[in-house]
Amino acid sequence: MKVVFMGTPDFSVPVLQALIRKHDVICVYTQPPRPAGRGHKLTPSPVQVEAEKHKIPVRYPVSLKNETEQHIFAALDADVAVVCAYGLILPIPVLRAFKGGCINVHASLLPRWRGAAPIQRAIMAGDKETGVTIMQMDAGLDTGDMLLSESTPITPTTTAGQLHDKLSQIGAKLIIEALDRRPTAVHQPTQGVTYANKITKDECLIGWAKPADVLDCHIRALSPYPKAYFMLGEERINVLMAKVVPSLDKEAAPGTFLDDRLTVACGLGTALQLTELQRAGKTPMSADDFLRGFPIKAGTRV
RNA sequence: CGCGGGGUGGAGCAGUCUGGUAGCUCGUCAGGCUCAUAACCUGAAGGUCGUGAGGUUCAAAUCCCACCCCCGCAA
Repeated sequence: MKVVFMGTPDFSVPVLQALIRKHDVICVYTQPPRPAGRGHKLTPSPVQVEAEKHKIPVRYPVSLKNETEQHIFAALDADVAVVCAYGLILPIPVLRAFKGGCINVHASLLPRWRGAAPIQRAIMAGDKETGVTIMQMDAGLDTGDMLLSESTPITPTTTAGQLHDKLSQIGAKLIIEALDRRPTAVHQPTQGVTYANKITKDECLIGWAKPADVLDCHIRALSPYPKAYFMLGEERINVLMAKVVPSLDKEAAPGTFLDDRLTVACGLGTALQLTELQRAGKTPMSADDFLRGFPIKAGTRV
């Protein structure tokens, strides 16, 4: 099958690889190279790198809203377009350009977590499971009819990074299956719709007044990127993992270290023990290693 | 030229400003002790202080120069 692939970040790469193995990927669309990384070097997207590795033509228009781009797209005359975390709105003419339309790989069990950050939001909300949905795109934001889906559990220790990799693999498997079997599309339920807003910088700062279990989910949802953190004086300390523990002092003000082993008082008399953290400029490390070179004493307030 | 931190025995760090024969908290190995504790006691091994038979100096982990690598912020 002649396929056009549209995707940008790491998440999309396994999907692209699977398509390359099973189908004829004739062109890849991705976001333009952007200044990124230290030194702000112009950096191509992971998808672009992968595509070029396979000598597949790459296009990265800034927008698909103009007719010229739409004509170029339609002229590719593919059977279907597979879209996975592309980062651009697809106008109607693009959605209808090929007879197979545009099929999307989305990292949630729709209609829950439509939008930009489904993986993180699922963990943050304390969901017990999430998954991948393959849908036939329409003009709405992740509102298309569903072709396939597969769920995967979220455990009390699942991080966004782990889930990201897992869902990416599932997505790769499902898209192949969807193209092979062409399952009947069914409408999304009207109940249970939620939106996964982009993660903002502000919400990465740990608000100790929240209950420990909420913060635990918050930390795992932002691990290993963009990282939950708190400030100790001028120093930023990222928290990659923590666990809820019984509080030794239910009256302590949230943000107070209750012992010399990184147990912090949270809201409603709960407490969280930080188990994996990272100082600015340092690599992430276990609580033991962290304390060996950077002890934080009981009574410290953050 | 986006801003910044760092490379010191297996781990995490101090020491660098104010050059002078390497330190801390752990780990490892051997022995001892204990009902027990993130146990404790005694002893031991282990380091070309990122690289350069570079520069300065009587002397460089420490000052100067070049290069390599890692990371935080920001995107």
